[in-house]
Amino acid sequence: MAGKGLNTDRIVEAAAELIAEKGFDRFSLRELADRLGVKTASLYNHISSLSELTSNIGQLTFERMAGQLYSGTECASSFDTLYHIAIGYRRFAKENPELYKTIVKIPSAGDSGLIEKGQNLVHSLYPVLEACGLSEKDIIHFSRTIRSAMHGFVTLEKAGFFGTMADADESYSYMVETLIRSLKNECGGADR
Amino acid sequence: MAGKGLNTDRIVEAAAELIAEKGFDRFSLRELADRLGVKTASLYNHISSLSELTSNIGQLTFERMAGQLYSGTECASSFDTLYHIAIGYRRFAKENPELYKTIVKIPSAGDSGLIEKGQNLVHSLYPVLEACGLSEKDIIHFSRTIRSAMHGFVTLEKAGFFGTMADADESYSYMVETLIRSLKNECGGADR
DNA sequence: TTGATAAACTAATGGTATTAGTTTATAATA
DNA sequence: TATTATAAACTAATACCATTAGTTTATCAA
Repeated sequence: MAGKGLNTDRIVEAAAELIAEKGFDRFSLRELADRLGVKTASLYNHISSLSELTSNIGQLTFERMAGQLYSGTECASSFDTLYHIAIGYRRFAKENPELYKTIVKIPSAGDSGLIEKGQNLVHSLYPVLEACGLSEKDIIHFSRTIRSAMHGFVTLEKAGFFGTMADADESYSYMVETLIRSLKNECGGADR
Repeated sequence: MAGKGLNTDRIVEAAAELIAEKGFDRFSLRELADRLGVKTASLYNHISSLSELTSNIGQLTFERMAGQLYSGTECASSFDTLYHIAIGYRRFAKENPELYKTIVKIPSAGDSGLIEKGQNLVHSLYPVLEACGLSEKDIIHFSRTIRSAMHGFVTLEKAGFFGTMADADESYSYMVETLIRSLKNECGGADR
């Protein structure tokens, strides 16, 4: 019994599927191994630890997210593109709540692979912001701002911190539109 | 050996201390019990589960945070107050990184105690925003916006997602000032 | 002094990730 | 074709973890 076609990629994908189904905190290597028709210890021939596996799933999640965010949909203006991306960000987080958790799993600091994939996601914003005439520094500042806002919003919303006082969709639009408006003011309303 | 003066509050405070020292993910009931001079099982006479304990620590953290954010420091304008609060928010998160994690521990949805304490923290923003002349709905929207931005920023920063391309302090100021500026535009620059 | 109670205890259960050492089947080589 | 090396599976054990059941013990009230 040596060789069932198992490899790291298949493990990562199966783990992502299992997390999506059962929830991030109810995930275990035992159940993953069961699903792959193998004993728990055998996984260690392909992965080095649970935290490394979690990181790989986070990276996969970033890739899928980037794929969804930047697919098709040419927009009339850079601002519309930005709006489109922001809406897509929240949609992905809502559609993949458990997977989303893996991208900010507690000790991601020092996890260069995960961080790089995260950078890739946000780097795609740069051309859009450059087209608005922002300085190099302000591009960084603004992308950190909107990224923080988006991530914070979906996290707090999911955690139940927004009550019923106002519709969350409306709040999200308000937030994104506020940030885009500030951008328009910054570059004097110019586009392209 | 019945009665060492142990109670829920002492347990919660000791646990908060332990988490601050050892880190949220390296926390265990065994070590907590050790520190309290008691066996692990004995803790269950005062708490009902680990997750309930974690929630209590989160609530304590919210209270401490609120205490630091709204202490003294009368500001010249509502906008200055807002700025002051935002700066304090990040300072607290940086000074108490491990405790900060407890306020958004994964399954906080449905944890009414924790959510209420979180509401208390943000409710204190309302008078400030009201003084700016915002509508009832916009007060909710804006407070969700700035809260998302603050929480997202400190989370992503701690996780290492901001590189070295720009100073994080500068980015945070940029973010907060951008939001406050949008508020000024909203209410026509009026204050008080 | 007796009795109730709250808070400690011991001991066990079932779960977790992880490691060491062993077997086995496949793939490459002689 | 026979041999050997290797990768990938296995078994078994370790050291944690939270939690529960049942038991003892000390204090406080009747």
